[in-house]
Amino acid sequence: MRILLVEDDVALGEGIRTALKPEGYTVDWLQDGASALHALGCESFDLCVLDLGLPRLDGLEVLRCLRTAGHPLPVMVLTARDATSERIAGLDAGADDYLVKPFDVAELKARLRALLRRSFNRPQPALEYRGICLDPQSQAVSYEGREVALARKEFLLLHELLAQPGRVLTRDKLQQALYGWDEEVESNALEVHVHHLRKKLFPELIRTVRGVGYMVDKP
Amino acid sequence: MRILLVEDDVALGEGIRTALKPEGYTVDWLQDGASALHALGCESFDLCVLDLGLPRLDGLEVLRCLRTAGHPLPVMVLTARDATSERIAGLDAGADDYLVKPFDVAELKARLRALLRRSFNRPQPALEYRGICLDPQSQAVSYEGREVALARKEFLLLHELLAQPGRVLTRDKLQQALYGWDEEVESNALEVHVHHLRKKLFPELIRTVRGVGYMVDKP
DNA sequence: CCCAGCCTTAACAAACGCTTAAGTCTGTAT
DNA sequence: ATACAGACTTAAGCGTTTGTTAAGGCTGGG
Repeated sequence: MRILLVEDDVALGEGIRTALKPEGYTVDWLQDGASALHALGCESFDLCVLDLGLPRLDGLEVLRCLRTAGHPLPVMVLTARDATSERIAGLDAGADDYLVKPFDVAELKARLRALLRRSFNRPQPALEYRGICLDPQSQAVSYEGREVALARKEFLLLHELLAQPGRVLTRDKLQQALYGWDEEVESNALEVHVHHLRKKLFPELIRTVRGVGYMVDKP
Repeated sequence: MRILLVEDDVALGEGIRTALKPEGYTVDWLQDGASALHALGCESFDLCVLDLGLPRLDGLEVLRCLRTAGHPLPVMVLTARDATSERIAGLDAGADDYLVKPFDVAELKARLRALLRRSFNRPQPALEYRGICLDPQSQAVSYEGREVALARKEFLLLHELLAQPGRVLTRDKLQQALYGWDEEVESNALEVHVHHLRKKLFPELIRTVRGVGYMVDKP
């Protein structure tokens, strides 16, 4: 689950990001409106947490552009001002939910969950593949009926792979799913995770495509 | 996937190139605007990464010429200055995306991918030819129903040939598809790869055109 | 019949990925 | 706070695959 966080306040941004990470989200964080708009155009996210008071391009403006372009992405707006007019403007511009600062992080999490649930309003179908069942809701995986305990990165990796069987996912693409685009990893961590998955499930599950990446065969 | 990189800073150029190579891109690197414009006119690329501050002919100028000539090539602009006016000028001149230095290589990769995805938004259909099926999605090749394991260069070569049946591809063109134009190969490697393909599939598949190159007959 | 160009083969070198184990970090319970 | 456990990353060694090179044989056109 990939989230774009747009927040210029460094302390708050860091706070939100660290709060969200353990939930299993991959958080990419930008600090101004222009970059955000740009990133939204180029990359794909599942959700955006958007502060309104931003340098270079106001959050409201970003939101309006996004909606004008017909982008359906769920957006959670953060606003420091609790002036009613502000909020109304936000919702008018196409926000799906808003939160007034200061807020409780727990509430943010809860609302994000709700938002995601609503937006993927089908209850996020569990992925099934050759005896493996992966449920995004509960972040649980089972193999032939028995629970398999996966670590967070392992889960993300498996999710990514199972979501597109029959396609090679480049190393890079996978790394992006596990890490944001900062925090790049400088080692063979990916290989290690793959190894762990193969061990916990079964080795043939993940096929390596030499020089390119990994894939799961079509069912 | 062939990329033209135009960057006068040697360290940066080298960095980008080595970062991009493992992604499977073939990177050709030039260091001034005039050569770049020339190469763009003569050779065919899938994408161009263009620095703006260039000797002999400014990047903006290159871009403008390219667009004036009606060239649709996706261009990623790099700029040291983050002056808004610069960026706007870049986008106006026909850039498809821009990145402000210093940037994270991971971000560059991500954006290039996005750019390519956008420009080639056709989902890369599988090629079929006389019992051979080559699927770019899964990077798999089969012959008469059975999987054939191809190495990376072999795959690239076959892809290139099957993409244009009935046309002779010069040795040179093929080498460029497999290697960039530096890193040129000084031996008969190409012949060897052709040989391997003929062995793994069937010998008549690839016809040699003496003194010129190779081809695959029209279906 | 000769030669350049191409094919074939085999040996070597390099790249790549797998595995393991040790280190580092994080969150949690004491 | 401290210590611990689990998660994650790093690093090194190893085996395998892939790619390059070179040498010698073959072949078709002059």
